[in-house]
Amino acid sequence: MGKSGHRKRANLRDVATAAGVSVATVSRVLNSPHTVAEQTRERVDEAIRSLQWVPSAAARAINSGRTRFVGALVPTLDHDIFARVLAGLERQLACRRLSLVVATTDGDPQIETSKAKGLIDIGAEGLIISGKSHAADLYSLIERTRLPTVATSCYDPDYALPTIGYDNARAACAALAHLAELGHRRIAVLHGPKANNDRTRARIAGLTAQRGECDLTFLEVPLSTAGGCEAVRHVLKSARQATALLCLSDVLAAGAMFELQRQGITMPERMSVMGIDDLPDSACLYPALTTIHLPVSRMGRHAADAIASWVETEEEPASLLLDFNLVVRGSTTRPREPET
Amino acid sequence: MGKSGHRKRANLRDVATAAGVSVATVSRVLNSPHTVAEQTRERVDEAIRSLQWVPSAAARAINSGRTRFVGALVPTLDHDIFARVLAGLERQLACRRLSLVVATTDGDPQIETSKAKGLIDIGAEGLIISGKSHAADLYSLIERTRLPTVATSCYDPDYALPTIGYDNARAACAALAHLAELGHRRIAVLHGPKANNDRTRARIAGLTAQRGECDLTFLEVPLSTAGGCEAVRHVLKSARQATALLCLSDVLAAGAMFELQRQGITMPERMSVMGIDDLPDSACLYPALTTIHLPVSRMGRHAADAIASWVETEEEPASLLLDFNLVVRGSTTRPREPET
DNA sequence: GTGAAAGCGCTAACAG
DNA sequence: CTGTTAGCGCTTTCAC
Repeated sequence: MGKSGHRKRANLRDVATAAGVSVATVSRVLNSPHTVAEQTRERVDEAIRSLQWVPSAAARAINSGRTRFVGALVPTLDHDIFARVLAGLERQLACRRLSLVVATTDGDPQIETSKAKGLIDIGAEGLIISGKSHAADLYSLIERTRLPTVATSCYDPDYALPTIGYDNARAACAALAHLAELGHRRIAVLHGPKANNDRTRARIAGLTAQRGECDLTFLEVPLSTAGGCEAVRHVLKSARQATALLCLSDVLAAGAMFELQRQGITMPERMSVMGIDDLPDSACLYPALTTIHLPVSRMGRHAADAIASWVETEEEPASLLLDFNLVVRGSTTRPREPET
Repeated sequence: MGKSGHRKRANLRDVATAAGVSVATVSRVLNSPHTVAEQTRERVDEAIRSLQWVPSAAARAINSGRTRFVGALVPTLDHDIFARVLAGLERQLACRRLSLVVATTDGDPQIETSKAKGLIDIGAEGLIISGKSHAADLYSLIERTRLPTVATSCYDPDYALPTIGYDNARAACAALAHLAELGHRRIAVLHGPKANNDRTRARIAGLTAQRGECDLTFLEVPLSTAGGCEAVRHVLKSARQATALLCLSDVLAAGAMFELQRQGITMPERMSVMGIDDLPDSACLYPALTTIHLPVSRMGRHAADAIASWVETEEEPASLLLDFNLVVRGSTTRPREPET
C-alpha cells in the first residue's frame, strides 16, 4: 500500500512530524494551548485535522493516571428504578467529564465482586454500588485498591463506605402511618426477595418495629409486576382479609392493582393500595397510586457528585441523607368498615 | 513515611523484585500461567498477593491495543425498552469479556455525536447505536476512526452500518392487520415523537402504505405512560370516534388503558387497544395487552455478539433480521357495531 | 516558546 | 522455563 494509505491510526509523533514541531509541542496544544505560540498552534491543529488524529486514551491514562470513568454495579437493568438512578448518575457524571461503565450483578454478591474486579481491571476510578449487602471479598478489594466507592439507595453514616440515599425503614413507616391513619388495621405487606437486599430488609424491619396496633402479614414475591399479581391472588385466598395492601415497591403495587381489577375488586373502596418509590408511571395508574416518593434520580446526581469529587480531591465525601415524602393519590381511602 | 508504608500502588516491577524473578515472568503468570514453572508461579502469586497488586489496565491496553470495552449510545435510560436492550447487551458482552460503557443522548444527534467522541477518546473498541437517525458528523467520525459500530432496533441491509433488529414497518402492519381482521376501520394511531426517531417513522410509513380500507388518525404524544393518557383524552374528544387504538409502543398503550379506565370506557368492548413491543408488564395489565412481541433482549445479545466478533476478527458482521410475532391477549376484540 | 529525553506500567520478541 | 530489552503513545521535567 502507498505511503499515504496508512492502516494504523496516526500517533502524536506523526502529528509532530507533519507539523514540523516536537512531540512536546503537540502535547502542549492538547493540554495547555495557551502556552503555545498562535502560529505554531495553528500548524499543529492543521496537522491533527489532516491526520485525523485522536489521542490514545490508554497512553494518556498511563501518564496522567486518570481514566476518567467510574463503574456502577446494579442488580438489574430490567427494573425501572435502577435505570433511573443510572440516568441521573450518567447525566451528572457527564458534567464532570466522567463516563459511566455499567455492570449488572443479578443481585448476586459473587457476580458483583467479580464484575467489580473487572471494572477495576479496566481502570475504573471509582465505583457506585447499591445498598449494603455485599460479599466480604468486595470490601477487601475496595480497601486494598483504595478505590473511591459509594453505596446508594440507603443511608447509614456508620457504614464502611459513604452512603447516599434515604432511610428505608422510615420510608416504609411513613407509608404504614398513612394507612394506619386512614383506619386500616389488617394490612398485607408485599415485598420482593429479602436475600441480598438490605433495602427490602430495612423496610420490613422498620415496619415490624412500628406496627403498632396493625396486623401485618408479610408476603415475599418476585420483584416485578407479575409478582404483584401473584401476591394478590394469595392475599385474596387468606381467611381474614386485609383491607389494604402495602407494597414495598411501586412495581409490586402496579401488579397488585392490575390483579385486583381483574378480580373485580374496586379500589380504593374495597382495597387500598399503597406503594413506595413513586415511579413516573404510578401517577398515571387508575386509580393513581398513593406512594412514598423517593428521589432516585436526584440520588443518582448526588452519587455522581460525591464520587467525582472523591476522585478529584482524594477526600472521602460524607454520607448524604435524602428526604422522601408521602404522595397521596387515589388508591387509598378509609376501610369500608372501620375497625375499633 | 517508612519504606513499608508505600503510598503508590505497586507495579509489575515491584512484584518481580519481590518474587525474585524478571518482569517478563510476572507478565507471564498473568497472561499464560501454564508456561511458568509451578514453583515460580507460586512465588509470583505470593508476591502479587502480599503487594496487593492489581495490574494497570491502561498500560495493558497500550500494549495489547485492547481496552476491552464498547460503548452504547441510547436515547434514554428512563425508558424500559432501552434498558432491556442494554441488559441483554451487557450480559452477552460480559461473556465475551467485554465491558459496556453507557451514554445517553436524549435523542439528540448532536449530543450523540459528542458522546460518541467521548467514548472513542476513552478507547471504546466498538459502538452500539440505536436506529438510523444520526448526525452526519457521527458517520464521518465512525468512518475515520474505523470503529466497529452496529445499529440496533432496526433492520436495513443497505444501511452504511450493520443493523441488528426487526422490520419496524412490517411489525406495525402486523398490528394493523390484526385490528383490521377483527373488523376495525376507524383506528387512532398513537405514537411518540417522530423527530430523530426513524423507528417511529418507519412504523408510521408502513401503516400509511398498508392502511387499506382503514381510516387511520395519527396522534403524536410524548413517549411515556402519561403521553398515552394524554392521547386518549384527545381521541375521545374527536367527532367520529375510533373503535380501536393502535399504540406504536406498549408504554403508550398502558397509559391509554389507564386513561380509558379512568373515563369508564370498558376494554375491549368499547375500545380495543393494541401495542407494539411486548414489555414484561404488558401481559399483566388488565385487560392483558394484545401486542407485537419484539425480541429486544435477544437483539441486545445479538448486537453484543456482532460487535464482539467484529472487534476480534476485524470482519464486519452482516445485518441481522429478527422476527417479531403477534401476541393476542385480552385488549382487542371485534368492534361493537361491525362496519361493513 | 520550543525541543530533547526520561519515564509511565506493561507486553512481546528474542536469547539463553 | 526464564531473563533482557525494546517499545506502546503520551506527559513532563529541564534545558535552551
